[in-house]
Amino acid sequence: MALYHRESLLVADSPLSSLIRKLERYHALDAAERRAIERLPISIKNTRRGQDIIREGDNCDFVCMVMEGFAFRYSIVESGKRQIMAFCLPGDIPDLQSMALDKMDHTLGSLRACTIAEIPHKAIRDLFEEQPRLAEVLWRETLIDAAIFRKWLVSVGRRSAAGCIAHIICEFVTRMKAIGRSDGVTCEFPMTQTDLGDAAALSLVHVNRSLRELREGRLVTVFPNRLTIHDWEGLKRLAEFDPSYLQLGGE
Amino acid sequence: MALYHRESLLVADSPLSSLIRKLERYHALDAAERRAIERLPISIKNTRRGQDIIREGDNCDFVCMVMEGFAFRYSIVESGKRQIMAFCLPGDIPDLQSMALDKMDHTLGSLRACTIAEIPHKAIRDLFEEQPRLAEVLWRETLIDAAIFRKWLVSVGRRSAAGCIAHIICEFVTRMKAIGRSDGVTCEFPMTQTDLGDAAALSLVHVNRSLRELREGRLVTVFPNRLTIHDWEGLKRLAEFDPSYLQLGGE
DNA sequence: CGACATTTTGAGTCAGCTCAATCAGTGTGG
DNA sequence: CCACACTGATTGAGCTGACTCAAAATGTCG
Repeated sequence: MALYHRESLLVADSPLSSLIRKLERYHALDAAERRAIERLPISIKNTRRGQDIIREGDNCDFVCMVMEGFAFRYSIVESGKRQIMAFCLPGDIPDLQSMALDKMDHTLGSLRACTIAEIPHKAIRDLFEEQPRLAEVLWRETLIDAAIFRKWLVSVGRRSAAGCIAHIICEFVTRMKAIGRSDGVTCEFPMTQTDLGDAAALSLVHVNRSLRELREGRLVTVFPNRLTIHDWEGLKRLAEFDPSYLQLGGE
Repeated sequence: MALYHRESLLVADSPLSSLIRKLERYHALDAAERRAIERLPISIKNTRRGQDIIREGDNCDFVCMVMEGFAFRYSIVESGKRQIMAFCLPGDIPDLQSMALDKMDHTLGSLRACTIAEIPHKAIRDLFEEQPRLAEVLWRETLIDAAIFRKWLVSVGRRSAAGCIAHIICEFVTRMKAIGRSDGVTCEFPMTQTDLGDAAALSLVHVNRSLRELREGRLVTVFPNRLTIHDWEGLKRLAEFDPSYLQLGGE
């Protein structure tokens, strides 16, 4: 701890700092709003890779925020095949919808060991009453999630295997950059090829071949656990990636 | 008009009646809430089949409600292939997200001739301020939309051609029943086989063969413009359809 | 009735699948 | 420090569900 620069310490101090940073990307929070978030009662839970955080059919009275690590949304169909619908990064609240909907229609799993903050629905409801502006900002995040689902649907349905994988990679790097975990060229990559296949609705073998294609085309290299982009424009072109749906501003 | 029963007339009187009926499914509206909706300033627009209502990239200052007819969300990728992401039924507001997001990430088209009510963003914002409960109910609809996108992603990615088409049919009939336009056995079916293919990410030829399979299996018959279910349980089983994500209650 | 949209069927092709091995990296107990 | 177990990546080979091309049949509407 003592090794850290003072500014990092300030940020790291609050368990919900990644949430605050994320919300501030859209709208600077005032002191009262920030304090209201910091005062949220949370209970911290750690999960291991592969462990489910919330299951399809569950009906919780709290929401989960990913503090550290990576989670993902998925369903398994009767044939045993798994479809991954989204990756969740630090600062994300993947089940905010549970505030309004009956029960989970999909499962939330851990892609890597995660630190999860559980926040009671009631506390969120009180927060929204006290700071209506925060309700707006948080609901907006669920709309961005929906836009991401739509883009995935287009990718899975209508793009080539390599194009679909490229789109997933483009989106991931862009989101990682937005939370300060990538310089846009290289970043941590928490998914195995099996995970990537279940996200792109492809078999493991075909993912492997498509990744080789991307590597040999000098577009991107996916080492286990790390990803390096050689040709961002080429990758974007192949993926037909337009980041505006992520609502990150700029670009 | 004179042919209609008085009750139908009452319902048909307000242009936003299909919206009111939809919202009441979840939460009975009081007189003030209903009046606030009825007072919304709207401008009515008619579209023909195939005509776009809002285009990808557009940035409007109003939202569209489908009063009559059927709309659909879609994108076209560079190869020329089209992916349909959702069908919109009377009472739906498919672009409510435009209140919070920058620009459309997909296009809204007319599946059949539509009557669209355009409602200014400002009027909706005022409505939300005056009747915060309505904001909650409307935002909830966007969460249901997101659940629908997730189910489609699973279908397109991981189900067989027949299973995916069956899921689309199950969902459509269930939603039609909820707005009083199906008895659960038969209903109007506004999509061509080409449309169905672009929704399920299948070719026209393969859709045709899969529909024959469904017909020969005595599950469902899709006439042009009309659909008849022979074996609801069998169809549900093939589609692995569980309607709870539509949040219609009951069942 | 003619023009056009939609459905149906046949036939050959291919992107992506499954099965089956092999190889590499990592962690663990002795 | 090494043998073993395990997870994940890579490659080969043959298969198949879904595709494309092509044409005919049917339905719809001015």
